[in-house]
Amino acid sequence: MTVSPTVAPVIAPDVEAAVAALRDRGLRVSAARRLVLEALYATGDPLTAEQIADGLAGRLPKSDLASVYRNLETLEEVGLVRHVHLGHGPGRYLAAGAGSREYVVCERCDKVERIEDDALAELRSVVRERTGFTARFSHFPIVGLCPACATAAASGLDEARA
Amino acid sequence: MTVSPTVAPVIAPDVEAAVAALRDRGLRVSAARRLVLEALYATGDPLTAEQIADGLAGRLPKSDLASVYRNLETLEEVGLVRHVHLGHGPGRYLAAGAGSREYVVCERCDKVERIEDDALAELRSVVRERTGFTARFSHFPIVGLCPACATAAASGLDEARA
DNA sequence: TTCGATGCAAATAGTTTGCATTCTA
DNA sequence: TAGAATGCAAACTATTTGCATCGAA
Repeated sequence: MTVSPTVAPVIAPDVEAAVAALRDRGLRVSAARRLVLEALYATGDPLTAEQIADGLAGRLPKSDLASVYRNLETLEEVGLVRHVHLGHGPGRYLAAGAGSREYVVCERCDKVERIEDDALAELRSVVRERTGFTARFSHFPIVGLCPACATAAASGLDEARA
Repeated sequence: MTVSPTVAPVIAPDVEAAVAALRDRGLRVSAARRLVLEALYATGDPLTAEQIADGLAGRLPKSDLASVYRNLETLEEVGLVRHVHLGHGPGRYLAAGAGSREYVVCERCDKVERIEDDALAELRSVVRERTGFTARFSHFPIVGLCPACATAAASGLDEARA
């Protein structure tokens, strides 16, 4: 499977709810596992495994990178976590079930913006009508040019290649 | 830059035209470089660097993987080649300027389908209206469920998790 | 007290880089 | 024949795995 299928998201508003969901499923709640959840719930931004292992630059205790990856995998199987690829580089993880968080990113300036729910709904309906697919937009962002970079590109300020 | 910006595609209908475009820019045409172009023009499907280095499973001479990567980079800078990420795993390269080749992929069965030009145009206009971004859809596919997998998912044949 | 989870180290996949050599223009 | 491109090896980034030990239930 080249794109890991999205599992039904488990709605857990905070770390304690997420922990409860784990116990429900007979999974253990170790310090390392809880730390991954705490990192993810501490910020709205998608985090790399390394940021989590580093304890968010000192805000939380550090943990082992391999364990972080293993925990992210487990949490993703459960539906508490999902990951996105916003570009090249490491994948980024976020708490699932915290509302939609789908992105557009600018390929020139790397600006990342969330797509509003109603815009998403309209895009989904166009994709369904025209391709038959039920689009998720949840693993990869829509890539393009932000308004500023599009303007710059149009006025030829770009491509200043020799 | 997390997503390499798309360079204006150079339209080259065949290997000879591509080779001419290279000479135009003062770039040399070595055997290895020509081989990369031949592999890309030999098929409509996006190829991995490894498939190219392997000579398309024997159809072409083999070449060095590092050189393939270097040539793909050069060709991409020129605008003769671009690459996509259809999921996890290696990037896939294709001749640019051979018409649009943007994809929807099914996250359950990995089916890959091209998006029609008019569907693409409609999606772009929705993205522009709703987000202000000029979407390219050319680096990552739209991920979702194909009709068959969507039906399966809806009838609960999926998620047969214990 | 058991077996799931950890932490370290080593392996793997994909891609990039250094450098002496080769070959195109 | 200059210097761009090659081919091999080594480095690097992101991620996964093996295994002895630890600790949550």
